Amino acid sequence: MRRDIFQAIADPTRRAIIVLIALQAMTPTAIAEHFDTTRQAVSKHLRILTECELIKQEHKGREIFYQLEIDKMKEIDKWLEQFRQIWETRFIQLDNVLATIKKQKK
Amino acid sequence: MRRDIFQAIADPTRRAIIVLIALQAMTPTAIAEHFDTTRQAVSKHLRILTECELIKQEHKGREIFYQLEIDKMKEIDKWLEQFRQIWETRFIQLDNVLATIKKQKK
DNA sequence: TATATACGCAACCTTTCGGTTTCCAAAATT
DNA sequence: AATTTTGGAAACCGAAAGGTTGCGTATATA
Repeated sequence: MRRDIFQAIADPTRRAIIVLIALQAMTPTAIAEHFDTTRQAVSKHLRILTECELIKQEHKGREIFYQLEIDKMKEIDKWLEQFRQIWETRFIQLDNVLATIKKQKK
Repeated sequence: MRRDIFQAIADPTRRAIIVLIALQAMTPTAIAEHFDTTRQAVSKHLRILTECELIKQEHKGREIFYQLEIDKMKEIDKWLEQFRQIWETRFIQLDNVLATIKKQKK
């Protein structure tokens, strides 16, 4: 099984679910209404998202509300960090190029 | 076929390749030496990464150097943006809670 | 208590994924 | 010119993904 967060967000439906419940918790049935699939298919996606702890459940009677674990999303951000350093460096380099051009114009 | 960047980074080997060539361009053979698979398997990953424009080629004689298209990585960052807003809000809320506690102590 | 609703689980099916092996073409070396 | 090196393409394979249908169970409602 062995889920990881990158595999979880690879599926477009799962990404949409994440966005959907980001602001407020929702039940599987309510979520499924937003997509062109069965409730069971959505349920499967929710299971995968739960397995990698991207979402959590909150039972309320016979309903289960799924809520985004926003902190887990930061792990993606964390991975991006190493590249952010690179693209900022490139930006600085571009900045220097522009500065040089400006200098030459004088 | 229809590749997208999220599917591309879902595979751990592809993520490792991305990190590997982030700082300097490399040939398929050189990349493959870092992994426990065949060159052909790496070649397939490179094809997928190329298809979604995460990397680009630079021919040099009979060698092909693959280089990261750092700008494309920003698309992931862009998607995260909507959540960043949420987790910053939560942080502010937590901040308020802490401030309230501090106040009560006085 | 009988019925309706919410939901997960299991079985099944088709498509995709990631890997291997085999082969071919182009460039470099001898 | 013959050989070696680099690397992509195709055929094939087992495993996993994503979907569906059918079923069982717990809670709510009549």
